[in-house]
Amino acid sequence: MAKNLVIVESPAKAKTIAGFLGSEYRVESSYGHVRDLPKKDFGVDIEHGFKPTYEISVDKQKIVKSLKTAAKGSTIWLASDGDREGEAIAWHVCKAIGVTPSDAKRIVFHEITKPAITEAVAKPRSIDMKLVEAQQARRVLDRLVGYELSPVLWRKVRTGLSAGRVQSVAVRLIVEREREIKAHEYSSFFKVAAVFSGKPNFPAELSEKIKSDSSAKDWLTKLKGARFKVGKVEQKPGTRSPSAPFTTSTLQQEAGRRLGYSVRQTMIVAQKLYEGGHITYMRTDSTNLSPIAVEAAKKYIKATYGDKYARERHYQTASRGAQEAHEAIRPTHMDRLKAGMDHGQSKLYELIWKRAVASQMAPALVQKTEVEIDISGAHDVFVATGEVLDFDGYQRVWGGGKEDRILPELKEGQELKLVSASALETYSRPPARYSEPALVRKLEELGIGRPSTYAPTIGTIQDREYVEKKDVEGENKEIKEFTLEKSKLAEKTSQVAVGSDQNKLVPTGLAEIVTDFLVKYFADIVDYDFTAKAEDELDEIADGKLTWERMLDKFYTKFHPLVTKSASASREEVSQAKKLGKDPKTGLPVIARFGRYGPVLQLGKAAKDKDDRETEAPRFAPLPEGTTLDDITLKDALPMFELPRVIGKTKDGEEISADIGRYGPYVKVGKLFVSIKDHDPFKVTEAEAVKLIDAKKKAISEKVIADFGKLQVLNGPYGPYISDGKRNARIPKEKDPKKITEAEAKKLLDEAPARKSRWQGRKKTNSS
DNA sequence: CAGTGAGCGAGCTTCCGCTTGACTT
Repeated sequence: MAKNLVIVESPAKAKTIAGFLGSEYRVESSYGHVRDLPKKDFGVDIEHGFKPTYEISVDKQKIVKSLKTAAKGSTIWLASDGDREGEAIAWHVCKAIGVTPSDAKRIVFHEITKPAITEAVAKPRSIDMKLVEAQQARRVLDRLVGYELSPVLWRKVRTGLSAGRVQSVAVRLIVEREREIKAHEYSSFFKVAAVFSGKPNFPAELSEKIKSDSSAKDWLTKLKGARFKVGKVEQKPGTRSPSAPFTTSTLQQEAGRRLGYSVRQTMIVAQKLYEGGHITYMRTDSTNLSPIAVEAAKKYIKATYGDKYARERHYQTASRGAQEAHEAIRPTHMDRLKAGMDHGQSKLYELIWKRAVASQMAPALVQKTEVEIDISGAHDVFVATGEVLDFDGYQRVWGGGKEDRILPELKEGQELKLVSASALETYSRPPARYSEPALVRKLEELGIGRPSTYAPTIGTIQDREYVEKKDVEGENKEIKEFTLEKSKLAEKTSQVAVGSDQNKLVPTGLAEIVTDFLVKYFADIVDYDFTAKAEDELDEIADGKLTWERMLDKFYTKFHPLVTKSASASREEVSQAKKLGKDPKTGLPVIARFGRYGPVLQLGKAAKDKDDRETEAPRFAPLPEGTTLDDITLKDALPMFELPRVIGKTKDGEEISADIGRYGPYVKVGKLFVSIKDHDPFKVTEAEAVKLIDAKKKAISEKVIADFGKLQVLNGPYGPYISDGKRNARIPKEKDPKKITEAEAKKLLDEAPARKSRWQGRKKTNSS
């Protein structure tokens, strides 16, 4: 048995380190946190100094057991990350495996190299309990917020909902952005552009934007007779510098933009590259590169592109609350241009490699030329710009250098000839909807959430149905374009969609209601600065200037009364019930509100309590197609309560009724439902219904092609198939479904591909 | 994708941060 046990957080790291330390050292991984507050109980004793109860997480029982065995008779070295969570992991590991924390040696290394590790091992310290306490304060705070707020939502809005310090702010950002977009008033202006003759011909734009179509037209008329002369010519050099190497957030942004990856996809692919030993750790907020990496980059750049392309750079980490436990994301070997097992991995690796190498390269040098062109009889000028790349620098690797825009030689006072001109109507743009990476970027900017939680948070707010990732159709607008060519003025109108969007995060009605409720009753919690302020206090705890009990007490004495107060909010208020008017038949009020299952119409009031026998139970109905809670009127709503509607009887005297269900309109006889997609449930006649019902009955009778007891050959909406009740299998085209034997059917079912597991699919449960 | 049509009860749900699991011979 080895005399020393080194415990790190990740198994990939363990493997590497084991190679650097001798046989005296055994290196194992804790796989992150091993203990946590219980999932089911509150786990915090508020009465007694917020004392937390910890238990070994279910998925870590085995790991803890094996660490315990390995620890026997060994010196324990705790080598978790050098941040708040890492310190807490070290402490929790001790507690979990029965080692007195003060007996263990705590080490931290900032890069995984032999010298760095040897140095760390030579200078161990003990666990920093102040830092551990700061982590516990963070953990308890999140539990208090999450487990007191969520149940309020279960009672007021919908069962199973959730709220928390991070997710509720993420949802709020999206809700508020959508409202800004809705409030945006489109205005249009005209961009006037011209092409002048020269070698080569070149474009220029009018310095002023034109507001109305009549003045746009006037302008072109004026240009028709005008003379043009070169005015001020300005030339100045410019530089462009590379960006810092990737952090989790910037990698997600760039992979989203360039490769179209979702945040989750990016992380899965990066994890594989990390496990393969191709890149450094992918969950980081640091832009720092180790001296070894900087050196390797320099060597590679000089050898490949020449000395003048190399430029050593050190980047400051910009994000608030960064903990800098790791390096930036970079290739483990700076001179390895390609890595990865498949196309997806190769593309992401290439991106990481380029960004890291480019970050150590010289800036690109450009020459910018700006030329003003005077118009006779006008105040405004045309402006032509040219740009020539003198030295590509980092763009040699990273790319991104636009093509040169070359202007002909132009001298002040020189006369110019107009080739053509145009005035194109353009609409002002509303604020941009968040894409997944853009939301991550915003959260990071606000210091909310950590690199390891960005992807899961985005998943959670979608799972809870607060947010949908989707395409949004824009508004159709008419645009005018005037052109002047060969002295002929022409006018054209066309349609364009403005404000359309693809793959963006859009809030649901549920998100709006929950956000409005939280903002009204828990303004401080969903405040964009809440986390930043909490972080300041956590730092004070780590510095020994504040105790964690005191911090939590201060927070809770303010927070808990808000929870109590929110109980008085009525469901109707929270669900933003809208009174539409009174039903003329019954005199009962008709309201539209957000119900447990989405938007709903309600006729009559809910009983005050369970024993209230005076009040008749209210009736519910869905909103008619095409209406929303915002625009529904009493007139639209009333017919919905006419359903279900009795429309007649079958030959056997059974009643036929029509209604609208989850999947559209249907007619019903006894227990048989028949979809009536093309008919209006308010108008469908008895004769039409009977016809549809007979057709459905016939289809059902023809459904079973062959019956082998357990196995059946059935006729489905997508053609014949085999089913055993659980699994289904399609039948090959060349086979006659009527002639299939039981053995053949069984074989086909066994060979049927397993249900397609969708790569992007998330589990509805919170297991990931 | 294999075909659906709730709303009661009881008992359940939930947070944020670390990390990667996997049934056997």
